[in-house]
Amino acid sequence: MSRARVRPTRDETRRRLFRAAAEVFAHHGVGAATVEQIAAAAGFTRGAFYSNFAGKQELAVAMLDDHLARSQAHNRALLARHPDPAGFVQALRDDVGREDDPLHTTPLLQVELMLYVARTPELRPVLGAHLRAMRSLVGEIAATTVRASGVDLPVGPAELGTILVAVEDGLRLHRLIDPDSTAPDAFLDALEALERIVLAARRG
Amino acid sequence: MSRARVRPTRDETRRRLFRAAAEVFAHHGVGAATVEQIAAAAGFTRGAFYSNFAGKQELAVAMLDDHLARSQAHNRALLARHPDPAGFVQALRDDVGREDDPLHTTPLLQVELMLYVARTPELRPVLGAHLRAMRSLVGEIAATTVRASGVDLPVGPAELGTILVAVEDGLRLHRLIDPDSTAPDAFLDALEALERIVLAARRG
DNA sequence: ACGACTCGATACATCTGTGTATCGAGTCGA
DNA sequence: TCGACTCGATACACAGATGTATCGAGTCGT
Repeated sequence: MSRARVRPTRDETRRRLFRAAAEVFAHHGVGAATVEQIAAAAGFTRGAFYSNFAGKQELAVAMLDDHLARSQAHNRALLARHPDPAGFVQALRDDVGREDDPLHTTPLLQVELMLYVARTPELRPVLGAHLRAMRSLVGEIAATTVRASGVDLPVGPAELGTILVAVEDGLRLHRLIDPDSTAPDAFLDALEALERIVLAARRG
Repeated sequence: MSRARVRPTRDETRRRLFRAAAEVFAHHGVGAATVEQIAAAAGFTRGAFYSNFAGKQELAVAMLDDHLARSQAHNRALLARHPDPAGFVQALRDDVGREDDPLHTTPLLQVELMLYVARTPELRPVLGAHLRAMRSLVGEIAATTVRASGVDLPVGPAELGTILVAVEDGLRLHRLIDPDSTAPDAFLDALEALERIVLAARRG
């Protein structure tokens, strides 16, 4: 047997820096975070950092890409396992806080990254495309559910998706400010409330 | 006649620093903004800044307080002028981008400040209280409107307010990322869509 | 108009962060 | 096992920000 590694793999180092950056970004904000803090949190010096990334900005971009890729993969997988909308929503509920993507479990970081993108024009199309895809996905699922329940809704899937994704992100933001009045699954509660409203149209 | 002022009033200086800070915060983020940038943007040196504020943090807090006070006063005034919900919403629509509060016209700054509060625990109660007040106000207005249209809604004013305020802030956030797909008055469009859904229950 | 006070400008000491160049221990292939 | 290469640590030069102490022109009251 060979003796244990002393120096971590390059990938291992990158991953540790990544994870550390997530924490530091969430805690101090992307703008206020320093390379020193990130490297230290990962148990390295700045030397290791600059050996892996060109700078804070590049890392932030890499982090965003990584998050979007994971998020999309996650959604696809979930949708494949639960093609029926009811099961899909239930799966979402089971899923709260269970993901291992650090961005998924750290709403503060998610919003922080959105803000970072907002003030970095060349990054906006990336996240913008993701936003539209989310709206469209959510809108289709919701419209299907509604149709299946025998209601003829006076709004299209696009509008529906826009509203629902806005509720999700809005509540995410509100939870950061006032966790006591905004539960982690507040979005799912809101979904149910909206469902009740829509179903009221059927009973009429 | 006395000759024109050379040195601005203290209040004038404070106000100029305030306005400049709003721009700098919006452009660079609260975390990344520097006292030097703020002072320069206001046409002063750092000396003037430190003569008026203890530091960046204190200014951020003052700005938040100012915004909340203005926002509440604005809402009260609008509500006094338009006690009927329909007129109130119309007034909101006329109002888009017409306010002089820099925070009201700079959504990026609004979100930035929310995030700043989110990571400053001792500030959260302030904004948290404001959030709850908004939910309650909006929820009451909405519930009244709905009731007036003869619909018996299966959700309370509290839930309604939570959802509506979330939609508003969510769309604000989305507009930062993808302005093309999210108009400035997207929230009012969403309101109308939700109104249509609710009214569908009446026709049954 | 003059004296006391105010308040922004200037200068200074200090600290923190950045990016790069270099070094040397760790790792891997032959 | 030995040599070439890799990659994180260290050191350095530099840039920029912070906060304070001091100065002096501007302002106001009498």
